[in-house]
Amino acid sequence: MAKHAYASEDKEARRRDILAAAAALFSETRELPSIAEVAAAAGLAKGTVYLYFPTKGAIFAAILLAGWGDVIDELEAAFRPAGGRPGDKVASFLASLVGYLTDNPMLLRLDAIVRGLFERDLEPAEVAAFKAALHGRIAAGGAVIDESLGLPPGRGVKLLVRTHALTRGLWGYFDASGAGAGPGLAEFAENLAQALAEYWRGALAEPPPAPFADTNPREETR
Amino acid sequence: MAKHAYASEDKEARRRDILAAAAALFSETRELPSIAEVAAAAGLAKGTVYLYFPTKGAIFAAILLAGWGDVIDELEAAFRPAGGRPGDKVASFLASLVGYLTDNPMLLRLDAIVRGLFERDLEPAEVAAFKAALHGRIAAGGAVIDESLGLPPGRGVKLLVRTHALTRGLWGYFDASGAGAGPGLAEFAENLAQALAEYWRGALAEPPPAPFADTNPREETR
Amino acid sequence: MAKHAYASEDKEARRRDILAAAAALFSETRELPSIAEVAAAAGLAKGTVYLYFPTKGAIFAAILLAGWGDVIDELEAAFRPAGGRPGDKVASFLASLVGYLTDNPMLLRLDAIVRGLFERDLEPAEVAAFKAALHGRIAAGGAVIDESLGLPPGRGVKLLVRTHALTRGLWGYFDASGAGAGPGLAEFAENLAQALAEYWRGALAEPPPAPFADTNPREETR
Amino acid sequence: MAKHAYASEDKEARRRDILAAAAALFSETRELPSIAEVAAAAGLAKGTVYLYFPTKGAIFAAILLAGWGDVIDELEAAFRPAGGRPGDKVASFLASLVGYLTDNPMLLRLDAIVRGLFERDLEPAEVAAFKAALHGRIAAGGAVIDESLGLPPGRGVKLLVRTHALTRGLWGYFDASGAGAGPGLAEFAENLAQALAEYWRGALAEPPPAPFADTNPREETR
DNA sequence: CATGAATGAGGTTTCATTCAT
DNA sequence: TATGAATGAAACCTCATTCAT
Repeated sequence: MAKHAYASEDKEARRRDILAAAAALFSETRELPSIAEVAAAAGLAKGTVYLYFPTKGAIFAAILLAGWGDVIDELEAAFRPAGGRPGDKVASFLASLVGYLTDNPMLLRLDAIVRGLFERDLEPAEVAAFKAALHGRIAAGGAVIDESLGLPPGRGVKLLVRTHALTRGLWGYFDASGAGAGPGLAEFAENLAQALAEYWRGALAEPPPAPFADTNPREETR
Repeated sequence: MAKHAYASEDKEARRRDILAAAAALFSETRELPSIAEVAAAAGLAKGTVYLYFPTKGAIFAAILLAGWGDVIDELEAAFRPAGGRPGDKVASFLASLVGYLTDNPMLLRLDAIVRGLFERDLEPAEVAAFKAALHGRIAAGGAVIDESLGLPPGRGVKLLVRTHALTRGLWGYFDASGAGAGPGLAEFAENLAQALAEYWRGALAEPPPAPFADTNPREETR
Repeated sequence: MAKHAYASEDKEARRRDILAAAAALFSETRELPSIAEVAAAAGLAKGTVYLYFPTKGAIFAAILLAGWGDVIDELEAAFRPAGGRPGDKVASFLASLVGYLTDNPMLLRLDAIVRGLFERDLEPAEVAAFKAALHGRIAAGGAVIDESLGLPPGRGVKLLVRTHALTRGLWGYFDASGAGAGPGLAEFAENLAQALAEYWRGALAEPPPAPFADTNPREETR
Repeated sequence: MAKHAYASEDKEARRRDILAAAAALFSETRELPSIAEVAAAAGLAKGTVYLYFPTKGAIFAAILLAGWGDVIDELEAAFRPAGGRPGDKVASFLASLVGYLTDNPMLLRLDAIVRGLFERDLEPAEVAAFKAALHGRIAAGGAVIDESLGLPPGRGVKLLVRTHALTRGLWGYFDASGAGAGPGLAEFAENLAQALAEYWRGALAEPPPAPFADTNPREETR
């Protein structure tokens, strides 16, 4: 029997153990492990896992949230420093995003799989909770961008949401589903870098575009 | 027992019956129907369905492919006409894309669910086949864009792939999972319109961006 | 793979196989077998069992129904013959009831367990269906009694229901839960015989009793 | 942390708290509460409950015993008064029994559920202990009847056991499982009153019946 | 005595797919 | 070709009970 975790710091540690075990198993097998496997890897009984997470989905949603949270931490590191040209900040952020995903390709695969879980098995409330938590984290990152680039409040969130969406959407084309870092991954990284650069260039261009109109202003000024 | 379909045109018709039944069931319930339900709705026995499709995933992949194919048909209609300013063509395409998805919100939900299937249950070969077919269709659309906008060959595909990715990725934020056209759908449409306009503006801006560098040239020219 | 049962008589036979396997396992172990065990004993796969019964409870409800049905068959045999004194018919029925239960003690144990299932796990609809079926069978037996003894219609059902209730209720005191036929069983049989004789004597005595009044008319006439 | 109960009167009080909490929860939900729920309702921790009861079944067995004990108290009140005609005493007892059960329908439902527990999960020893305790209480009631009605010693117990059995057995037909006092309850009460009157009339009729013989002596004297 | 964290057995049902007819 | 009976894997979560603190 594992030691009882009475202190709340112990409990927090045990929670992290479970998440770490689950994430490690997923990285190895590229499949969602069963709860029994997670428990065994964490040195706990199955039931114990359920003391810390209400549901299997909650475990992997937490891992996902942490992963995207790390990305946003990097973003804040890129945007926070005072001074520096906006373009450099953006470029630095995008580079670190692409780098992070290249280093942690499991994040995107996990994202795709967990979204599948959401559609099939999970309670809408749980899905909504996940989306709210993720959105909250993204909103915080967006505020940093607003401040760093002098954008109107709320603009940064949209940029981030769309960056995230483009990233996740593009993954669907390149998920090699095979080895950790095949040619698919490099191709994905290159395409993502280009796509994000294109998106941010357009999003930061003046004037803020009216939908569908004036898509290519240079053409028109001629 | 249903009539035997000997002639290959009959077989094709029966194939379409199955797809129609499956799509109708999905539209009604917003969930993947079981094969038994599809068969019943098509007036066939379960085993018969497997004479026409190797796998459940294949059925819905085919539906998905058809859906995205329709989108690309619209795209070609927007870009094919000679003359017209590029900006107008793009705006027209984007407007028709958003309109189509607003009218057919099941397409995006089905996309999300089928992707989930792909990750969990399907043979990699089947997934690859789907991706290849989809990519082929997208490539054809990309060629039309290349020609219409005078872009270098291969540029249009990338634009389309990224448009598609952004669209699918953004859906994850707004899937209201509720009624056919709640506020979630309108919000999604508005955001998608903005995001796509931003992307295309950036993508068509000169010069073709080197990744991460020079993201906002106007800032720098000051 | 077991032979396919296409003809409806084959299907009926297979249904009986499953019931027989389940009943045999229960008799051996005195516990409800799992569906997996039933399937194995019947030479079928687990899923096949679910083609014939919607639910585990339905299997054992069917066995129970058959068991009580046999009891009622005996009842009808006792009451049906024309002629004979009413008292003899009743005595013959009660003797055959007690004899049957002594020979098939599993019926009462199964009854108790299945009732437990009903309270805990089963859908109310399923419980109601069982009760309706059982009551229907009892009603048929009651009609035979009405005719045989010249009772007003509906009287026989009540007698049977109360006989059944007394039987089942008494079992709770003597269920030795041990070997097939310990002293508990003999004691139960003796008590049941007495109790039923008392009940039927009272029930058939004139006049039909008003509740609570006149419980012992002989005392009062003194 | 709840106050420590050192004195044995405190312990007795705590025991009662637990029983009261469990009974209240059962009355509310009509389902056996979990131990966690009982503990919470009693203001205790889960483990503490196990200091007072060895097993979940023991808690509800105690509640059941108390319930039937109340019934027997009423019985004694009905039979104890000297004088009065036997028939009146019996009628009064039966009326108070039916009244009590109508007022406390949870007792019979709990009985059915706990019996289910007994069959499935509980140690035979625990079941035997419950049965012994219940029988002891019934035996005491039986002695009162013997004395009151001038019956041979041991006759009263049998009457009570069979009364109890008939009551519990009949419940199985009418448990509406629905609201506290639907039509099912009234129907049950009426049937029970009739059935018990019939039984007691037969049981008190002279001569003490030989099993199966002579069930309806009046017929025969003709 | 009190706590509450840890344990781990336990079994149903679904349904995509196969294959005998 | 069409049928539909047969297959069997797959994994969740609850909760009574124990035991370390």
